[in-house]
Amino acid sequence: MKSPYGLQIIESCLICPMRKRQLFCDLPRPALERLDAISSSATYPKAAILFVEGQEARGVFVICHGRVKLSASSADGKPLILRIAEAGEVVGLPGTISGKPYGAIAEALEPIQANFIRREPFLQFLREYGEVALRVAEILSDIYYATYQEVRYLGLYRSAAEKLAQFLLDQASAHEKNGREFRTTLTLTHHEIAQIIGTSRETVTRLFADFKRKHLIEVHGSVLVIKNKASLEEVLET
Amino acid sequence: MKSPYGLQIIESCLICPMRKRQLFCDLPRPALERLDAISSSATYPKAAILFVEGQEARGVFVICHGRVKLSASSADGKPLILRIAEAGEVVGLPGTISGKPYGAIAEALEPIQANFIRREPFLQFLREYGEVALRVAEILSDIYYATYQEVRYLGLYRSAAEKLAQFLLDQASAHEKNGREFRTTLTLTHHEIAQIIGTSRETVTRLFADFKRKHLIEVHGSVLVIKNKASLEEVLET
DNA sequence: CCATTAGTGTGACTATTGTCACAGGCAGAC
DNA sequence: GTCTGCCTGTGACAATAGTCACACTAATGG
Repeated sequence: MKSPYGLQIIESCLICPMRKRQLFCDLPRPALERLDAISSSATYPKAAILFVEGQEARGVFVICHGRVKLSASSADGKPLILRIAEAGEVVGLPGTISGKPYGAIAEALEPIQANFIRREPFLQFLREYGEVALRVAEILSDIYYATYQEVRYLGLYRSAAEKLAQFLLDQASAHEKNGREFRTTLTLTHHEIAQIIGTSRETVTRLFADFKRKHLIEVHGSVLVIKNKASLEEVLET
Repeated sequence: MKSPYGLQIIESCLICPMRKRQLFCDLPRPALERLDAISSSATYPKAAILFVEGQEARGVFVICHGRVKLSASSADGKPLILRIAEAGEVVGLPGTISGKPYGAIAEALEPIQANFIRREPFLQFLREYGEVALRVAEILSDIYYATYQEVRYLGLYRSAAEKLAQFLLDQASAHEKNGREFRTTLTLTHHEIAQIIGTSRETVTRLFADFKRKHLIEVHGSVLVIKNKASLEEVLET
């Protein structure tokens, strides 16, 4: 099979290598087969739009490869990034469950493969497999917590410095390895970070320079190293 | 039975007058009986704390009477109101489903009656009644949308005027009667509104005065009348 | 019925940060 | 190679709105 956009194609959920790691894939065999039957896999190029804000919810996308940016736009067109969904995560779920329009724009950050499941068969599937409905509730909780985290960035921290410090600590703890030196790969641009924490690109750039100057962090290419976690946490208390 | 805090007590979900209107109460008979068996009703005085941020999720509260304020606090103690849950709504659900600690503080805005359901029996109940799990997923979607709305207030609107205008329009459309003149009862103080839209109490007061001066709104006691919806919407575009 | 508290109204000052403007670096396209 | 576009870095300036301070009014409670 040809492989567009250089992706490794996953033929079926039944043989998906992520089955154990994530979400829907970790289901009993009959449910998995049924899910496979109502899913349709597709690949999308970078910057492809899966759906837009206000559009009627047609169904959910389960991401197999790549990352998807979920954002909302203000009247003047300035976008705000709600969350970045990674492989294994689900997008469009709240809209599909509730029947309300999608709340955000979903855009592929890189070439992606995703399974699309139309709303009606999906809801029917959930009615038949009650344990999967509970799994869906868990996923919705996770999405809620991610959005709640976004509220914290936007509302709870007084200064832009606090927001960025918290963001960097969150990134590091999400990918935490050992307890000593925190490091993570940061694939987001200053502009994107600004859109997540709700500030301007220039402010992020300035704060990065500031944090480096104070030896709180180091950046080597796309690798972020938190040199002084304690001091970075102190920024939150001022 | 004595009725503390002047509340009308609802003895059982089976005879709850809100059954048809809301949520869990609208369930088939066997499920409802089972739910009733694992629920324990209680009343709380004004300002009672149902749970706090970071506390292990013990279970969910279904509000029968009164309103509950869900808020998060910053390091310096400034609270941010996430949502106001009304009678028929559920609080503590995301934490209970996911097993993560509660994300917010839940405080009674007035004397309330609520049913508490412990986590383990609740999850067991959901496993047995798959259709209720789907209902829970819908409720989680609603909670998600409410939180998403909060993100919009905090992140998408540039000026405090835009935030307040959007807030007032949301309030009015939530309680919309006819299409002509929009009015709603606003039981929140300027301080609380400020904590919802992420600004200061003084700014809210000033903006209210400003909107009144421009004849966009009128306030008679706790009744808010939107005189000029179009102009209020224009505020959003500037 | 008075006292105490919560809520509202308003002025003055300040500062954080958004905006604009521009420059240099780096990567991919051709 | 060099061109073009995206990302980062930095200065200058303005302004929105936060903070503090205080006055006034409406409730609530003994």
